[in-house]
Amino acid sequence: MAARNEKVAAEKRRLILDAAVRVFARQGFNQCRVSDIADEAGVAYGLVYHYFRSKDEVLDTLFLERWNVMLDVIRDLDGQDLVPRDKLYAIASFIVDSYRHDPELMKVIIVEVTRAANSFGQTHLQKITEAYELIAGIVERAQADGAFKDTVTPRFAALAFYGAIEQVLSGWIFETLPRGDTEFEQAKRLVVETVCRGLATYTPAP
Amino acid sequence: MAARNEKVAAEKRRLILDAAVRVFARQGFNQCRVSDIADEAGVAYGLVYHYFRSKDEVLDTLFLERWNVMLDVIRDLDGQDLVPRDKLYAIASFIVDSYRHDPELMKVIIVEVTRAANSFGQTHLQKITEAYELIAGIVERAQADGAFKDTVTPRFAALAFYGAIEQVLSGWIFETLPRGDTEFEQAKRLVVETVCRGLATYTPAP
Amino acid sequence: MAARNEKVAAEKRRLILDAAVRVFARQGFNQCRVSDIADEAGVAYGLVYHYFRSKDEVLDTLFLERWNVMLDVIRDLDGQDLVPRDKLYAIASFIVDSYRHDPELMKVIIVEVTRAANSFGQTHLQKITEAYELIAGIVERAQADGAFKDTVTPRFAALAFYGAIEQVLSGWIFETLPRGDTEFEQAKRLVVETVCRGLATYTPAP
Amino acid sequence: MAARNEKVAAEKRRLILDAAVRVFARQGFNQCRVSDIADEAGVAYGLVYHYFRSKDEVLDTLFLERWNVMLDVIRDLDGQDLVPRDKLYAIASFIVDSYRHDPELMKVIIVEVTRAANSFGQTHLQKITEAYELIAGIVERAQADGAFKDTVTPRFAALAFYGAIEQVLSGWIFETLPRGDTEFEQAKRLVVETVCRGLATYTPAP
DNA sequence: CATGAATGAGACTTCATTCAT
DNA sequence: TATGAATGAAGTCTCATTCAT
Repeated sequence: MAARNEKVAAEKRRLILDAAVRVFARQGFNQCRVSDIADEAGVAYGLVYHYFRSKDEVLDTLFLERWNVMLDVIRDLDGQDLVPRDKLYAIASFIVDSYRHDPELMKVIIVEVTRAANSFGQTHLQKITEAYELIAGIVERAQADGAFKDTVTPRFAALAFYGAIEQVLSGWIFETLPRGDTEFEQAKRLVVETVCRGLATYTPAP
Repeated sequence: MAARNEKVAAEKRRLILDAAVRVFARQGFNQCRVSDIADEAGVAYGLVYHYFRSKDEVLDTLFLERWNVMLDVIRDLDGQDLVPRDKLYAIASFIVDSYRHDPELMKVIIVEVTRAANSFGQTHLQKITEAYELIAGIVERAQADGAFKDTVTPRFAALAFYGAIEQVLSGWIFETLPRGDTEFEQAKRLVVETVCRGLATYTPAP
Repeated sequence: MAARNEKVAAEKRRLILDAAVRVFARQGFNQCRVSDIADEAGVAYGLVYHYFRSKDEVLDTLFLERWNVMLDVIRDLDGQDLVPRDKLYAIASFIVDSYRHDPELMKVIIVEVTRAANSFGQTHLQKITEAYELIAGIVERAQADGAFKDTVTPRFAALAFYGAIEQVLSGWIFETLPRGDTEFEQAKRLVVETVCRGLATYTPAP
Repeated sequence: MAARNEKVAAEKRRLILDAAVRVFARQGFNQCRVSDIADEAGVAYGLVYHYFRSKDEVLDTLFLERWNVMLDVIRDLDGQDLVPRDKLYAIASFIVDSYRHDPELMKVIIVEVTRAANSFGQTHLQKITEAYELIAGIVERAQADGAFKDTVTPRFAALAFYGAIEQVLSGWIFETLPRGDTEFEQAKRLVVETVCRGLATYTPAP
């Protein structure tokens, strides 16, 4: 009985979170009212506040749920026996596939948290930075192995890599870039190609 | 007399714009009130509405003023007789120097417009895209010349290049990255190095 | 079995009432939520509504339980063969000892009911007035006996007497007056001394 | 012009304060909405917030305006060459006349602040205590002069005196006591009579 | 008896914008 | 041009109460 209730409760909570994703993606976090979330979820206004302390906490929860999965994936990859290039490819794959699988959720995370560094992002700056650091770690070890040049600092390389992916996702999100399975696969390859081999056919050392 | 008055008026307008930069940078666009701008400028509340139709128009103006200068610079560069790599370097230089010269203004433009794609950025999506297209044009012609490989689409290359720069600026803005003249110069070189030559010492063609 | 259950039920009810005293005393009636009472009592949210029709009824019950005891005590005293001064002393004693014995309950009754004449007090105005009238009756008969002067109307004398006690209790409650066994005994004497003999060494008849 | 505007502004502020007195007196502070005040004053909702930071600040202002006048009056009286009894009479007069002159304002101050010790009163406890202390000072000096007995502590005497007056005013406010010019004058005399000469015809020293 | 999820009206406060002077 | 008082719509959050289990 209690177990049953807990399950039902968990389902309502999930119902609200899923509704929030749709509403945030459609209207934007600041442009939507809490009642929009409740309406979308088909529950009463106050129930949102039964499960979450505030509107912010709803977005918080969505972000952390997903971001932590990504951090775990990166940490896991890092431990595997792969060449650095493949590690970066796997990270790019995970992010692109996340978008393919749930574009609305990724839109919310990128637009409302990751890129909204002014307001909400500040709260999660540390969490976001953690991702950069994990990527920088991969680069650093690749440099130690001699697989990567040491002309670029690891931290900086991580920024460039993540920045490129985020920009591509932004392109899809704001529909300034064509979307589709072909494009998704191409993007994974190209971002790694660009960062690992560069655009130039030949460039003298600076 | 009329001319003199016009000049005074123009100065008041500028006073308000400059104050807005400081206030937006400090508090964020959504977190500040119109009265904060007026207070910072030392003018009356309503005067902001004498020179601007709305709070949005103030940010609008700040963004367009600067962004158009950048577009002009890129267009101008594109016409010059430089190798592609130097064109990219010049663009990176312009953006980094813009930040060095007026970090508050660049913070506002990046945080509140360029990255705030959810709300304000939408308005200027076309203007922002224009920059990508100019950069893509440079890449495209470099590929035609044989200076750049054609494994990466121009549009995509532009996103990666601009994404890397924006991410670095974000690092400075949110103070997750050290700032200073050395870092500024290093950043210019490294972003171009990364995008043109890649990180890998050697990578087989995919 | 039924009796046993009734007893258990009665105990739960008492549990809730006692918890309510602590919560009301700590947070104030309006500042606390029904769930705070339930939490303090260690029972489920809805159980409060099983025993009481509303949050108001909880306070209602606490007030009436205690106030009726006081009215009975006064009525009882009035029938005894005591000089008026000793009757007043006994009333003052009862009230002060009530506070000594259960300061939280008295705090709630005075702060949230007796003095909260704006909202809750209105409900019990008649009950509160009843106390004044009983005291006024004592004074009236004392005047008929010649023990008290008839320069002050009985009703008025009752207000002054009760007002003085309430003010002293307020002093203890809000900690603007030192508390302790000595002070409690002193207060009983002084309030009667003041009201019966006055402060002045000598005052001409007005 | 500026002076004119300031005057107009001050008048609107006063308009809101006066409306607030009527609304608070009629509905009670907690039971009225800010819009009720605005409606009563015939101004827009937001104007209340133009002149006051919050609903609380409106009540705050009303209380302090009046209470400070009273404190000044008491301080002033204290410096005059009057017998203690006349000083107490003057204080009682001032309070009773305040009620006669503006019963709604006094109702608000007593019901919502002075007696609402639970919530709002706490804020002004110090201010309220100041009044007790001034009265206690009068008693103390009267005892030093030999005009008052020293069987009752000054602080306690002040509480009894003020408590008696407050209780009488409460009686008028809640209409459990008849009101009228005769009653007002009588009250002034009787409260002083009670406190200075006592109710008893003869009482042995305790 | 007991539970606590679900409901939804209500209130404060904010602030962009307008407008009379 | 300049001022800042005035407007009022909008949105978050609270919490007493109900109800299904």
